[in-house]
This record gives sequence, C-alpha cells and structure tokens, in this order.
Amino acid sequence: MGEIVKKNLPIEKKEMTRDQAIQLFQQKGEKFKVEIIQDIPASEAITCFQHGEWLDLCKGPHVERTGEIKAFKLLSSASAYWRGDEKRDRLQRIYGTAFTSQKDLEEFLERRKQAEARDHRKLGKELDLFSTMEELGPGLILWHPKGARIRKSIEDFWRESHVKGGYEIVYTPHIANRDLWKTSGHLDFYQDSMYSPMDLDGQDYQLKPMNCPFHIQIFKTQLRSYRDFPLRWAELGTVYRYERSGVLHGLLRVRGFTQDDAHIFCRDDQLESEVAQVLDFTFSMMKTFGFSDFEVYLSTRPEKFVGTDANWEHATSALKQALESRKIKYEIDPGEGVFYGPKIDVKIRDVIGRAWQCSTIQVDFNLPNRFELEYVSDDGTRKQPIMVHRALLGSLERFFGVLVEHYAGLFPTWLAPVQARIISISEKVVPYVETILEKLKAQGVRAEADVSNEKLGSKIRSAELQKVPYMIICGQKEADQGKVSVRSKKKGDLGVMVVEDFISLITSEITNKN
RNA sequence: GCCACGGUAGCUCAGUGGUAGAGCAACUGAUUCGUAAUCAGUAGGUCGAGAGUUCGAUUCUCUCUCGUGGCUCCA
Repeated sequence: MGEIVKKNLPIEKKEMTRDQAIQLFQQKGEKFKVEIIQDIPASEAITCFQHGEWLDLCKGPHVERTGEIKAFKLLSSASAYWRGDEKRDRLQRIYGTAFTSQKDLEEFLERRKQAEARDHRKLGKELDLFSTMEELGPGLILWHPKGARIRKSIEDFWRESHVKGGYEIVYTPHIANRDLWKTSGHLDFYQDSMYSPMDLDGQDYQLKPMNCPFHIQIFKTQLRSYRDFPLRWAELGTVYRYERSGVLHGLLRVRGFTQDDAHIFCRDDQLESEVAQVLDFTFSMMKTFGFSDFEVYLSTRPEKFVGTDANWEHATSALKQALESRKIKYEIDPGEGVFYGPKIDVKIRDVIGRAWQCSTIQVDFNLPNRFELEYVSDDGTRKQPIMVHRALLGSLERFFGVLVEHYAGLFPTWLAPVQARIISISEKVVPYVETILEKLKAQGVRAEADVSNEKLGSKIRSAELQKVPYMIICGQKEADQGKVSVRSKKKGDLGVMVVEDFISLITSEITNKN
C-alpha cells in the first residue's frame, strides 16, 4: 500500500461494453466479477478503474491519484458468503479505511476507542452488572445484584406506566403443550429456532419462544363482548429461542430473554387509535430513559405471508393513519413485515448516534383466525377481534445493553445501582457515617458506605470508577456540624449541606427520573 | 451454522517443549489521612476441556467448548 501511495499513480476510469468486460474478467479467471457484470442492467455503463498495473471492476468514484491517501489502516478481516448466501462460496473480506491526513485517521480511531470504552460487555464486567459463562451455556445471562437493581427500577417503572396506560398485567408459564405452537402456526415458520420438545407423560411440551398464545388462551376463557374492548394485557415474559452460535453478542443477542410484551385485542374501528396510543406510549417511555431521537419504519407484506389481501390492506392503512395522525415521519420498509401482519418499528438513536431497534408494533389477523377468537358484536353476531402485538423496550436484556452503552455506565440517578456512597475520612467518623447511611436508606435511597482504611482520594477514585452519581464525604468537620459534604460525579464538589437538604435533592432527582 | 482469530491468578496482560510471572483487586499489619491510587507483607493458577505426539505438553497436533470480528438469520 505504502509503495502505491508513494508512486502517486493516477487512477483512471475506463468504460467498456458488457462483452469486453465479461471477456476481460473471464481471462483473469474472476468468475464472481463476471457474475456481477451479468447482473448489471443493460442501461448502466460498466466501468473499471486502473492505477499502474492494477485494473478492477468498480462503480467508483475514486480519488484522482493514489498519493491523496495520506493515512490508512487495515481494521479487520472476516469471511463472507458470496452474495450473502451461506450455500455459496466464501470470500475473504478485508476491512480497511483511508484518510487524507494522519490526524483524521487518528480521530477516527479515537472515536472507535470511545465506542469500545462504552461497550456494555466491558462495563458489565467492570461495574459488576451481569455475566455469561461457559458453565451455563452461551446466550444465557446471569444478572448480578447491581444489574438486577437497575433491571428492577426499569421493571417497576414499566409496570407502573402500563397500569396508568390502561393495561392489565398478566403472568404465564415458561412451558406449554407443543400443540399450542402447532395451532399458532409458529412451528411451521420458526421450528428451527425453537428448542426441542420435552416429553411429559407422553405429551410434547415446549419451552416458550413467545408469549402470544398464552394471552390468547386467557382471552378464550370467557365469551367476550364488543363492550370489553380494547383488552390490553401486558407481561414481562421470558422466552427462549435458539439463536445460531455465531450470532450471539453480549446482551444484544441472547438465547433466553424477557420481552416487555403486550397484546391488545380490539375491534376493527379501534385499531387505528390503539396503534396511535401505543406510539405515544413508546415515545414517552423512551424519553424517560433518555432517548429523544427516533427513526420509524413501516414494514409491509413479506414474500411468505398468511391472510387475505384485504386484511393486509386494511391493517397497513390503519398503521399509516396512526402514524399520520401523530405527524410522525416514517419510512416504508417494503416486504419486511412479519408473516402474520404489517408492523411499525421504532429505532432509538443513542448519544453517539447509533440506531437501535427496540420497539415494535405488529398487527396480527393470523392468530385470531387460527385460534378462532370471537366476540359478540353489537348486532348479536360473532365477529373476530384484531390483535396487536407490541413491545416497547423489546427485550429487557437488549434494552439494558443499549442503556449501558447510551450512558456509558453513568446511569441517571433513578437507575443507578448505587445512588450515593458515603465515604468516611477517618475511623473516628464511622459511627456518623452509619447514621447518615440509615437516614438515606430510610428514604429509599440506594446508598452504601465506604469505611475502608483508605485515603479519601483513593475512595473517591473507587466511587468514580464505579460511576456512583453522588459521593457523601464525612470527616470530623461534617460530624461536628451535623452536615455532609456532597460531591456529584457529574458536577464535582457541591459543598457542605445538612443531610435533609441532600436527601431532598437526591429523592427529587429520583422521583422525577432526571 | 460458516470463515478467521483468541481463552494463562478475581480483573488487565507478559511468558515458555523441562509443570509459570507482573500490575490492580483480595487478605494481614502499619498509617487515621479533606475531593481520582499510603506503605509493607501474605495468599492466590489442573495455563478453557479431552485425546494424541514426546522421556517430558501450558507450549506441537486433533476434537470439543466458550469468546471476539464478520457473513447469514432475528416471530
């Protein structure tokens, strides 16, 4: 590379006809290039670029001369399937990047380093939040006490919001008779990612890969009336899906996870407003978690699907109407719907600009049909309800991983596993530290004391590294005055105040979820 | 699942065909300290697992397993 750059060769564009190009690459023995050329529409020109001896097929554009490349670096290499098809040949792919100055390259590498520093797998270890281990098997998460504290805060908020939002909370088992999945049709579509059945008294039972059939069974326990709708049933439901070993990734892709699932059963005429309400709910919840940038996609009918044209048409237009009624900008994702209906996906943008798919809202007319759901309508006839599947956070594991990266481990106080750490300056003030600790705990603050035999600087460093939002420093001065010295992780030294003032400061931050 | 690369102390990592070392953490002692690392000592490892080659394997070979980067996939 260095030599090519040094020679400062001009890079020349060469257009050629299809036949010339095919002949050229056939001579070179490059069967893949020949295949690409054959796929280029006749209306488009075929171009090659050349510098020195090197000639290759490329659409361009290129820099004018090789000397323009002042800095480059190879980043990684990996194998890829030809045309992304695992049944076809494999190619070795080399990833690299080039810049017009060494400084730009260094900045780029610095940004990568920063992204690495907020990697949830690294922080999960450093902050003692979660782990996975060989002894358990891949893709299965152990939530450590500190991770579990955060998860509990998320769940508490989630439940509270759902109850306020007109949902009922339900619970369902982790396994069920496999027939449920035969009826639902999931076995036909997703058998490969479902775990093998287990034999219980001669019946096949199945570890659940989703929660919907359970909610449907609750629906079926009564004869429903049009007056009952909408029924909104939500569950933090833990599901298990077999993910291929190569796709597992920290918390973002796992084999056992908890969906913040809900199913809304409603009438035709309620569909649009229900969807709109879910959209509002999604944005307001995400805002509380610190996300304000969104990308919205409407996914339409895929190649493999069930249901009638009329149903798809109706559901898709209801989703569209809901988006438009809320003046939400969205893009159409053609053919990316689920086999049973169209969907809206919401991606959130994190603080360094990466988009994460979390929320999904899916219309389903397959399951009501397959499970023969019905209700008594106002004219006394039996009708089929519409079902909406929705998850706001998606999976708690994944969402948690995204949160860790978004905040780089420095959680807002309401989520922080340790909200305040009380630090003693000397052994003499330990009893005072304990009274402060009790006061904070009594107000529901997640506080802990550091009375170890270390210097103040060292204890502060340790609290800083653990990203504790507040450090409460107690020395003889504070003990004498009955006050505390407050240091905020974000704002630094806040000075000395009476304990009650600190308590109202931190508790208001916690209740307001700032 | 596929390709490539990895797994050494709790963590971050050196190292070697003759069974291993550092820093931090832990523990013990001294110190009682004012806003990002006090000092000293102690302990800690079947070198991911199994098999093979070898007089001898943590080191070489194979299989498995877990992880990492990609590909494909994600109800």
